[in-house]
Amino acid sequence: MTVTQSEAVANGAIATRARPAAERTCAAPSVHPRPAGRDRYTISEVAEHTGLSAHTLRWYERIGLMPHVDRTHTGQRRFTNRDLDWLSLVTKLRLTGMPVADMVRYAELVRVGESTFSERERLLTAHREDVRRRIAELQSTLDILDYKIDIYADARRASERF
Amino acid sequence: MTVTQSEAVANGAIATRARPAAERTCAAPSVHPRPAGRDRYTISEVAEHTGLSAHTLRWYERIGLMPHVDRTHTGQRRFTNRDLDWLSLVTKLRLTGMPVADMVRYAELVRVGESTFSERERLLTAHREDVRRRIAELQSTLDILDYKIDIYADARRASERF
DNA sequence: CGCTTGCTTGGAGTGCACTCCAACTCTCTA
DNA sequence: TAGAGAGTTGGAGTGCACTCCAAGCAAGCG
Repeated sequence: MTVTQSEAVANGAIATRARPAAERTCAAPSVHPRPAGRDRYTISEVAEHTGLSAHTLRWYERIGLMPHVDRTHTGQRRFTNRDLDWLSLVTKLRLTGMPVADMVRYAELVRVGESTFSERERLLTAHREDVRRRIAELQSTLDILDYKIDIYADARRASERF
Repeated sequence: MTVTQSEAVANGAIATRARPAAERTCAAPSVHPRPAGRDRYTISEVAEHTGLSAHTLRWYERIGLMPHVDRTHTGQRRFTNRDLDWLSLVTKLRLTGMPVADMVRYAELVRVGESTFSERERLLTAHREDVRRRIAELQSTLDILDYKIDIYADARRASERF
């Protein structure tokens, strides 16, 4: 369920090389385009948009992973485009296995303001190293999988020849 | 703790491109070289060797993730080189996020014998797709991280100039 | 012989990241 | 104004993958 977004991401197949800088954006292009001119979304709209459940969105807020979310006079949440941008970063980081605790830490730093730039840089740099490690790891497993699958495929082809 | 092995893997930095086939081996070169001529290891030796805890090794056996492990006359486990090979595959698959349940399924198929080749092929192929998806995902997050880190680094350099 | 070290077991406990529940309020449409 | 449907809360429950515990056995050493 949480993985919905990743499938869209993967459509570009194995594109492992870094894309040119011009193509990089902060808020990743999302599956459900944002209705223009709106800036107040209900929790279920955001759930639909991000692929996260309403439960999870409330939980994220409870644990301090969201900046302050607006409320109507009766206490219902109204998310803004800024919130969607933030969630898009958060889901990205989540998909790459950053622990929720680390993301909460990052969110706290963002709340504090510019004085935390260098610590934020450190945090993200550490995570980037982690992601690079994981890519290398996955790549090496891919080689093993190729090898094993080849063996099974060869066996199948051999048995099909008769 | 379980990640010990991955760090060795990552030493080759970002090497995301597929390596030549000649370099691919089934049993990955391990951190602790196997003492030659031995073929009976205690659980703690195997723990040391694989980076898994003795607890985890016992648990793997309990849930059916290990082929039958030899015992001494007093009931202590003695692992063989074959077991180490198997564990090296298992840890690889684990590090790439294959669920334990799927690995148990695979282990069952291996136990049954050659008649399950095609299903094993299917299982591994599905996982390979998964791994490819994940690599693409990680890569796209890497781009976002680069972008964000650049911003923080620029801010830092700007403030350092005075 | 006593002590330490290492192994055995089933079952209970842990940490993470949700996920759901009960009981309630609010909004909207007929 | 009634009723459906969507929202609210704190707290409990779930699933995964370990991780630990208690109680006990076995081998080696001084």
